[in-house]
Amino acid sequence: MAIRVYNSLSRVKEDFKPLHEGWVGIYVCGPTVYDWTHLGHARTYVAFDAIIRWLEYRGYRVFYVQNITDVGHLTEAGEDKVVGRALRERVEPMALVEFYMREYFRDMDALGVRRPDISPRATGHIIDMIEAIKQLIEKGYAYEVDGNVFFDVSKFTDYGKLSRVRIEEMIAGARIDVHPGKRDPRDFALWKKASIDYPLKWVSPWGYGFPGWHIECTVMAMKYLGEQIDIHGGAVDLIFPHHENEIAQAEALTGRKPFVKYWMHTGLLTVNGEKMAKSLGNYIRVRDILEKYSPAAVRLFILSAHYRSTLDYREEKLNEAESNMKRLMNSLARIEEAKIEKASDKPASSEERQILSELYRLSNSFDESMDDDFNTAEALSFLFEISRTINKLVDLPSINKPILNEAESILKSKLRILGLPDTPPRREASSKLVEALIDIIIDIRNEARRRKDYATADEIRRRLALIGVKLEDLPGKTIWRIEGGY
RNA sequence: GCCGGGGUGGCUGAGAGGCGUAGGCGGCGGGCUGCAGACCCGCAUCACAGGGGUUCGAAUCCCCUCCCCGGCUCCA
Repeated sequence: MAIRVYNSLSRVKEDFKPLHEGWVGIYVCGPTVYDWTHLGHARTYVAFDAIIRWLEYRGYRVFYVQNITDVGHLTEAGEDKVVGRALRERVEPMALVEFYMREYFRDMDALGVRRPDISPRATGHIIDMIEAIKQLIEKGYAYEVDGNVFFDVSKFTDYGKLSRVRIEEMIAGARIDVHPGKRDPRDFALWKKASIDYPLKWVSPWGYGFPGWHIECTVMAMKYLGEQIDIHGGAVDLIFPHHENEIAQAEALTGRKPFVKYWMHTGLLTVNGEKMAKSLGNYIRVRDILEKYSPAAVRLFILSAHYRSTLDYREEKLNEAESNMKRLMNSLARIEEAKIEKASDKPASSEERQILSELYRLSNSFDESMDDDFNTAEALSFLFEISRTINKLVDLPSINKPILNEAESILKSKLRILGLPDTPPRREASSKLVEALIDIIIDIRNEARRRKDYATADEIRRRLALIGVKLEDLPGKTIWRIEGGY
């Protein structure tokens, strides 16, 4: 069955057919590395990570490019974000970039986001950008004014096709930067002039300067993925002007349309219903949230809503995600325990066969949800049902070994696809020695229970819980688990 | 003003004409338990913003109204 993808350009779900059979080129707009990674970034990159994992699961060879913006991204006041921050902190701009870029990767690694195949930096592609700008001037789509180069929006008739911004109405917008040299207020900068003492500048045919923000993505996307690419993604707030301008630049440059076959946009993250904004003081850094919640829970929280809908951050939801994660890990742990204690070579009973076919049905439903525009929220509902069905299976007194293995591989495969841990914490966090020690403690406690010395038994359980070891008394035996740790 | 996205049971959050009254959390009841937890089963006046319409059938399509959020050269 074909994957369906919602295309922001057409505003409908389309059957996914890459430009080249079996190969998918995807470009996602990366962060401007002048500050800490926040939860909004995480939302977008976790979502695309799940999308890419699914495409690969469906047999595509995926080539993933995500840029690192380290120059050219201006604030409303017209200041380069990297340069401005570096000047205030009295550090070399590239040192600032290096620091936040490493922290960005660290945060993404923690969240289980796989690294792109290429993470091109804008500053490493100045030559390519200058070349592109030269060509745009030659083709009549751009013009130079006193060391600045602007894209002439009036020359590109398709302008506005992605954002549906009506070019005539833009003039009414109050926030348009009216650079004195612009022929038209709607034109945007490809190259910005820099003074001789400016810290981040390059030589160009138009003198010292630095590139505009939009041209970097166009140039790097085309350099590594070709003149036409399958998927280009980012959050919805990039649709205008960033992606609109990218289309204008790319299609003006190559004359080939469309530049991007499928535009995919993730919804924004809000905090307690409000937009996350520095001015509101409600920025949530990834590193801060990871001090309170496990990476897997943060990831599960993100995937619990569809990637296109607005995701509202609230403490309760993270707590919920945390307990949901435990629920999934419990199933996994129970399978492992069952493999050791209940696996049987006897032929499967009709009840076991019924459970297995139920698992297959749920597994297919999961896949169908993911095929339908990567609906992780719906897929998760089937994952929880898989978990519950498995719990029923492992409650049986003895279990057919192949069925048990099959159940385990279904659960693990779904977890991996979503980028969630597929190993219960016990294995990771313990050693043979620890396991043996805990077994001794459990034996002593059970001896106390036999004597009906419940005070001692409860005290042992309480103290172990304090160090993260949870005991569970089941009929006939006691098992233990490590809390969290995933 | 223009362009988008929404309003679903106590809370979240899928569903976009019938094909599962999704799922999770919380609550209540039961099972298993010395207790707890985990796990399983069950329950919750008409759940679909309001009003019209189309249809054999509407949360889902159409029209009108109300409300919320976002974009409109800072944003992932």
